[in-house]
Amino acid sequence: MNILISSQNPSPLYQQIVDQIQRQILCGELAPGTALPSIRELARDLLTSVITVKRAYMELERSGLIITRSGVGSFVVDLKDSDRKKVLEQEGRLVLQAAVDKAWSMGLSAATIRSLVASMLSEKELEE
Amino acid sequence: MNILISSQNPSPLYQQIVDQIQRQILCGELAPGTALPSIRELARDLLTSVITVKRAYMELERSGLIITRSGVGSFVVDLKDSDRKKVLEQEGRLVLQAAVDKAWSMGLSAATIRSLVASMLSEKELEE
Amino acid sequence: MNILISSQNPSPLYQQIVDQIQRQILCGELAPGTALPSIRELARDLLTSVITVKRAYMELERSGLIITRSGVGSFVVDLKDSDRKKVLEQEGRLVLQAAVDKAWSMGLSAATIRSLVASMLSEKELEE
Amino acid sequence: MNILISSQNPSPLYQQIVDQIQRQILCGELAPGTALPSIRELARDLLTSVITVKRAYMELERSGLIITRSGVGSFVVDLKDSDRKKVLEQEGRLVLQAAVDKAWSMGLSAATIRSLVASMLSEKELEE
DNA sequence: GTGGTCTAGACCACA
DNA sequence: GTGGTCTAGACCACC
Repeated sequence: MNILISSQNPSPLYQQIVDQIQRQILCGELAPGTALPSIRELARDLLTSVITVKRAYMELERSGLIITRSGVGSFVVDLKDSDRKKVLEQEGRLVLQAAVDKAWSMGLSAATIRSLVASMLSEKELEE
Repeated sequence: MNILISSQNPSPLYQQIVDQIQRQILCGELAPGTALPSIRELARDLLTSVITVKRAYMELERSGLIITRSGVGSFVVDLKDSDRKKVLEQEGRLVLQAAVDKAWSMGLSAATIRSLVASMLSEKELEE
Repeated sequence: MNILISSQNPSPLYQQIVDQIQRQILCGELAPGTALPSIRELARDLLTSVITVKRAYMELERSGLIITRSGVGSFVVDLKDSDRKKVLEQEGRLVLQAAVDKAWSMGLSAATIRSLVASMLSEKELEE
Repeated sequence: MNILISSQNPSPLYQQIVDQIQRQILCGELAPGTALPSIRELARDLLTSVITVKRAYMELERSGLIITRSGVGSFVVDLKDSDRKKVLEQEGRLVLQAAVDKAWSMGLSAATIRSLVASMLSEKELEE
């Protein structure tokens, strides 16, 4: 599990865990059926409490990405590729919509927003 | 002061006030030198507490958009148009960068992000 | 708040709280807009921990029956009567379906099930 | 032994085994005196652990449906037909009573419960 | 005052 | 070993 959390990060620890596991599932890095580490194990690795990890797993289960079986462990759910792509796009849309709404309400023009985003994306592509 | 706040909105009340006053200053709706309503007056109008408005004004002062003279009141600072535009773009950049970073880290491609943003902007332009 | 919990009851404490508040909302005993007691207050009343009550409120929020505003409190959501009735029937259906399925799979005939349920209901109606 | 267990099923594995064997005994599918498969054999068939099956047999013995003779095996006890029917109805009553109690406490009317159960039973009878 | 998050322990049921 | 629940504290942001 390549997961990094930091209490410096403004978002709660459990949310950081959720975000990273969700990304790995939606990207296919975590294949369907894969067993996640037990909550105790992950808590130890991340130097955090069992409850924090449990809460993260609860959120992932609620959003239907993993399934937890009492006394057995947690497993990545079997999602169709098309579903994975749909969820991914939906999540991305939420994130971007909030930002575009805010920028727009601040009075930035569509052209400005477009060009700002374009330049950010060029940088991302160069980094790769 | 055309300000609307709602406790339904996930962002804190004081932040909603900050955002709206900042927008009005950066857009030029609030001209340099304009006196803002007193803390008590605005609190009454918004049906909120004095503390909440005070905190909003403090934030605006900290970011250099208003200046408060004790016993006199708060006033919009004198910004050059070029500065106003710069601040505006800087604020917008922050908002958008965070969202693009997040969408990118979730694994969305640059093309997908570009097209999602483009479609959101088209909607905005149609609404107008 | 007329709520009673007991650690004797096999279902978890937080679930008992959820069940009782849900019932009161769906029956209309708790009118839309009503403020629920704060988590600390209810925890004190029920001689349980803050976290247990919080978890109950979280579940109620997730199922859309209450809304929680940080620093303010939790409130009963405004549901149309028709919606209330629908949710109530849906919840009831779930409970009953599970039992009927089980009784049926045990080999009880439809007639037996019907008569058992009928006699239970007669008793309930007499009690009233 | 026609037994199917699944860790997807919310009820514990041992309970699923108990339920199915009990049903077969009470329906007469498993005649009095019949030898049950050995714990090890059944565990192998069900791809589960010996402990799980052992616990299931213990429960069945506790409720008086089977008898285990060390070193020999487990056998279906000799129940009169009238007793079988009584036990069956008693078990069914327990299951149904719990559900009716819950539905009633949620505020469903007797009429609603009656009609919900009736419609479920009609469906069951059609399926046959 | 409110809720949101987190910790470091504990006990239980299940496999 | 696993997860599920619970406790009794703590700190923080917000109102």
